[in-house]
Amino acid sequence: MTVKTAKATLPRSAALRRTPAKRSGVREQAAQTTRDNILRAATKVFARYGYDGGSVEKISHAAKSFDRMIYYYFGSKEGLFIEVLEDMYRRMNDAELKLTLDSEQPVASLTEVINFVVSYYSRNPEFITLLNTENLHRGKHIAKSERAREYSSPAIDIIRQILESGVAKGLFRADVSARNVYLLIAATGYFYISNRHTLSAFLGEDLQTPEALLEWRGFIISTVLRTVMLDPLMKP
Amino acid sequence: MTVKTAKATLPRSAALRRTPAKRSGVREQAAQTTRDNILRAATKVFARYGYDGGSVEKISHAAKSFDRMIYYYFGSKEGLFIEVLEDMYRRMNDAELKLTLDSEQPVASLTEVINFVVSYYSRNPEFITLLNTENLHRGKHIAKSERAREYSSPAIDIIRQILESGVAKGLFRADVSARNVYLLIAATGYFYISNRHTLSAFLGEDLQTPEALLEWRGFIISTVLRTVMLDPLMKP
Amino acid sequence: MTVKTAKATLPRSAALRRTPAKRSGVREQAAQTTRDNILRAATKVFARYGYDGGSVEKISHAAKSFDRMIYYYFGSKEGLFIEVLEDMYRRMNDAELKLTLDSEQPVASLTEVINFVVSYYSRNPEFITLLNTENLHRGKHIAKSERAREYSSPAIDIIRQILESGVAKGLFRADVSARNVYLLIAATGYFYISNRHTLSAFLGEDLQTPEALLEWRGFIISTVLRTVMLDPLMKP
Amino acid sequence: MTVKTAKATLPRSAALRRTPAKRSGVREQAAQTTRDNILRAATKVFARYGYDGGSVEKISHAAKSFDRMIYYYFGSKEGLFIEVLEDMYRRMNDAELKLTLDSEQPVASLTEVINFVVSYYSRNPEFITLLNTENLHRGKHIAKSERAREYSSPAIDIIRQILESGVAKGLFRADVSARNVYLLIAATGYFYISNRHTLSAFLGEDLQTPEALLEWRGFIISTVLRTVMLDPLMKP
DNA sequence: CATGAATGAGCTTTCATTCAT
DNA sequence: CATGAATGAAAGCTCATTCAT
Repeated sequence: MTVKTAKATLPRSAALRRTPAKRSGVREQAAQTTRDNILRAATKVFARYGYDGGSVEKISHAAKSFDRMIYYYFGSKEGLFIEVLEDMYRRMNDAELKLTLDSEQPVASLTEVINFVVSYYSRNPEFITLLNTENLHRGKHIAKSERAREYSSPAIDIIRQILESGVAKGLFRADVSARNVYLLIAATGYFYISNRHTLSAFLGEDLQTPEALLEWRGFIISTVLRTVMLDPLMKP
Repeated sequence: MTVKTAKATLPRSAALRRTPAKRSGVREQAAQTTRDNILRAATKVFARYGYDGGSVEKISHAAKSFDRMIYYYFGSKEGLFIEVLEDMYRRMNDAELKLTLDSEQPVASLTEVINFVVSYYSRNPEFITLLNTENLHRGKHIAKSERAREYSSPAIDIIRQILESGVAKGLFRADVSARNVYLLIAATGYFYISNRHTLSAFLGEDLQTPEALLEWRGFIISTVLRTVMLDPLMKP
Repeated sequence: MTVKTAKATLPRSAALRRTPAKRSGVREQAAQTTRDNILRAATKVFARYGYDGGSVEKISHAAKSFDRMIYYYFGSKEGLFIEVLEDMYRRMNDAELKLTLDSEQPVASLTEVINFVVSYYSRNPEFITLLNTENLHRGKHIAKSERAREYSSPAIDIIRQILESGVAKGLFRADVSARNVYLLIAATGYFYISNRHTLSAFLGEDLQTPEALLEWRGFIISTVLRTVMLDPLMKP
Repeated sequence: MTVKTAKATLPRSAALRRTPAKRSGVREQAAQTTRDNILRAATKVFARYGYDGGSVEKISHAAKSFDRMIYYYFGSKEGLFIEVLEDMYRRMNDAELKLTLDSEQPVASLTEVINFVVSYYSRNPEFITLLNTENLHRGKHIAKSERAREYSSPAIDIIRQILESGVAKGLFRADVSARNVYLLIAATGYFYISNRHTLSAFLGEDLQTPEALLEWRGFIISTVLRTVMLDPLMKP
């Protein structure tokens, strides 16, 4: 890996090309398509092979483009990876924003949030492998992204509102923080998908069947509710 | 990634050299030391840089040995990685076996198991990055290990005994599986360490301080107990 | 030998780059020159050192280029060797096609064919060492070439026509196959050049002097004519 | 290849170990066996992969011995190859010496010599690939062998006697040299086996079937007899 | 007499990147 | 705007050989 040299050249060229302001003409459209193709391909390749394993050639090939185009649009491999991460966070953000919950029904809302998280993880496993890859690199790439800071996941806020509503209704206990509930949901959903390969070998069962997933989701729901509710017996 | 060049079966020399029967003489001792140094260095390097990022040269340098010796003792980079995984599982296994629990006190025992898991993860973060790396590769390396199958973690059995004892004493509910409790503990402990870098950026707080870790461990304990106990109010 | 690491199918880039359609601009011309230089250098190096002894570095150095360019244009060492073989066959083919024979004079024509073959072998000894190298590898490389199948040497057809003409004129016997005459000529011409080093040591004489070559060529001619003619006394 | 360094060390150690004078005890017997195993394995490996492709490790593995033993007994890879060549020549020599011919029947004797040569080549194809390998190296190894000079193939002498007998009997012409007849027989027999892989692809037929071999042998016999006999019609 | 351990140069190949239109 | 050509460093791995008992 030659990340060190990439660092030196990244600011200049990457800054020049990143996110072209407007795209109207035919050529601009084609260029946008090339860029998008590369970004999509890079997401898949990095998610599948990691940062080091995801070679520029693999990506340009998957995008049916050329190595050179990656440097043209993203400045460097690292610049491309950063945009992949940004894009990944943005998509998660957007999906969370689409959640419409009834604040009058905190239990149902919380269940829905869990369903959403588990379903999002299992449907977007590349979200998980990309995050693992970035954690392997100790978050050094995302630290370079200015845009990433803008995406403050609405999830915790959503959970906070649900919890407050539940407390107000005398359903939830008041001493449980939204942050911990969020981490509990994320951890249980994430771990199950993230470690499915080693766990499958370890437990001797396939964790990816729809039944297994449903069973696990049910367990998460009951765990979260028992953690949060004053009298868990009231609900399930 | 260079996984494609790795051989499916270990070469002759590696097969000959793995776990030599006797080590008595001075030179044999020195050879064992060389082998051990490589294995230890490889564990660190793979945990830090992943499989692809963990180059043979980085490892041999860290082991104060030579590239060539890696092939002499382990046959290939992949062969070395497999032994690193085996060793990692073995150490976790050994640590679990050292747990001595009082079956008369299921709540205390369960708490102790949680303490052990959280503490093991936070003290051995390379365990987590190695597992993540192997999951990125879809478990293909560990699948090639015959030895890995021998290590059936005692953790689930331990938890099963605790749960049975708790049920017998009228403390725990009977409809919670040891497998799910194990996964709950593992997930919450693992996720917190595994994703500490992206989470820290995301939550805007340092998750690695002793206080933060203690707080999270307490939350796990209360969550697990609420999930498992018939009347959680009895305990805390 | 590193044949095992060579890929069965040529990589993408090589397939894309082989025999580019048009070469008009200045840079395209230069690129073609680079490609040609590598091919020519590879022919020499492989002919001199064999497949295993002919290292990529030797070739790129002789071509005044870089190792990397061999992979850029030919995909692999094996891909390059295959093209060397193809090129070698093509050149032999072209040379044979330039032979213009008088079908009214079968004896003279046959003599001319022998002269051509012996002269071609002695002037292109790399043809022989390349073929020996490929036979050492049991023809595995040429078997991968699609183009090689297109070159069906005109030599046997030429000899067949000469034989038929000779038979029609009552000069040649009818029970001698063109294939055997071809093999006889090829064998005697080839062996003399191919084994010149060990034969020289063995026979204690230099086989490469013009006189020795001429003497051997005369012997081949008389042998072939005696094999083919009804009454060999008529000719010499 | 590091032949240059081998050269420097070869004389000393090789001279010390080569052909131990007498072997009587049990240990000496075992040592002799190890030596023979290596020599036999080396013959196969060099014949199959050539000099460069025939690695020391391949040989020691095939001999079920260790790399080190090759240096112990033969000094270097080159020293081993030289002994392989010497052994190969010696075996050919011995086989030729076993030929018992009736000098009263020159035609039958010549036919028998041809049968012997063709049969020897087809039964010992490693003789051919080793010779090709040595010719690729321009005879440089055999030139270093003192012993090789002792083996002056009896074949030419045998043929000379047959020719003289045939001339004396008024069967053979007097202007054909034994050397040329020898080369004619060797060339036709050798080429057919040596180039069988490329020829098979080229001619589109399998040259190794017993029928094809017999047919070719018959053609060689008729060609040689027509070359040698005053009136070839008398015999076949 | 025999051999496991060690060595460094060299192998083929892939890497991320820049050049030059 | 787009891209084929070029580049050198570094990757994983194998080589023949020597060391040290």
